[in-house]
Amino acid sequence: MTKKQKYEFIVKYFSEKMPDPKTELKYTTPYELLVAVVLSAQCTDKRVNMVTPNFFKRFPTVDTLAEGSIEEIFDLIRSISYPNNKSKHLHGMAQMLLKSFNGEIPSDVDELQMLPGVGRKTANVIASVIFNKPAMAVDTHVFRVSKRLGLTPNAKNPLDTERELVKHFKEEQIPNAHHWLILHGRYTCFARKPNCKECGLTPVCSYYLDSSSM
DNA sequence: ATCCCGAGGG
DNA sequence: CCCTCTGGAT
Repeated sequence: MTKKQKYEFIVKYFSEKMPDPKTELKYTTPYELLVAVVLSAQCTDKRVNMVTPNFFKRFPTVDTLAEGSIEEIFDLIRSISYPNNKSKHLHGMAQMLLKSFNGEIPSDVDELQMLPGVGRKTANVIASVIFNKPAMAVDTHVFRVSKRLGLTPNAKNPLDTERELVKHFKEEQIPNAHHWLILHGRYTCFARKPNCKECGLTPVCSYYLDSSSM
């Protein structure tokens, strides 16, 4: 089985199982998604979705957030990971959006990464989900699942993974592929104990094939 | 004890 | 490259 055949098998499988995969973060505007993704670092989407309704009621726009204090932001997100860092990041992010980007969310990955709290992964999510760009966001799930399947056998870090995946998936497949790999990691290919019994990808999965042959 | 849609700083 | 931030679920 060549690498190309492996990618084709996997695309076919996911296309049928998840024809229209989407993020599980709740949002209604680009601003809301940006906030939600920043909050999602090392935190489950479910927990983020527990705090964002109140957060967006209090801070519905970039302008309102920019006027809020770090302390008030902290109080609204205190139940998720790293509230100290994230409240400072969100506050600084709103300031920079007003000052340097006219209050609009930029579509360029490099510009997005200039924002406090926005790294490569978050920037790629916004570029892909909001602006439909072929940006491959690599989080913990994408990194792990890609490696196990054998899509990125030599990747040593998320950036390696991103480059390899972008090279092999067709451009129009990338936004879906991002969500496919995340959702597969979240509901089947668990970090601790992957549920290979319920997985239809075992015929092409390096992790499964290696572990079952011993 | 380990993991969750990471980012920033040294 | 490494470390720190640091809450809640399993």
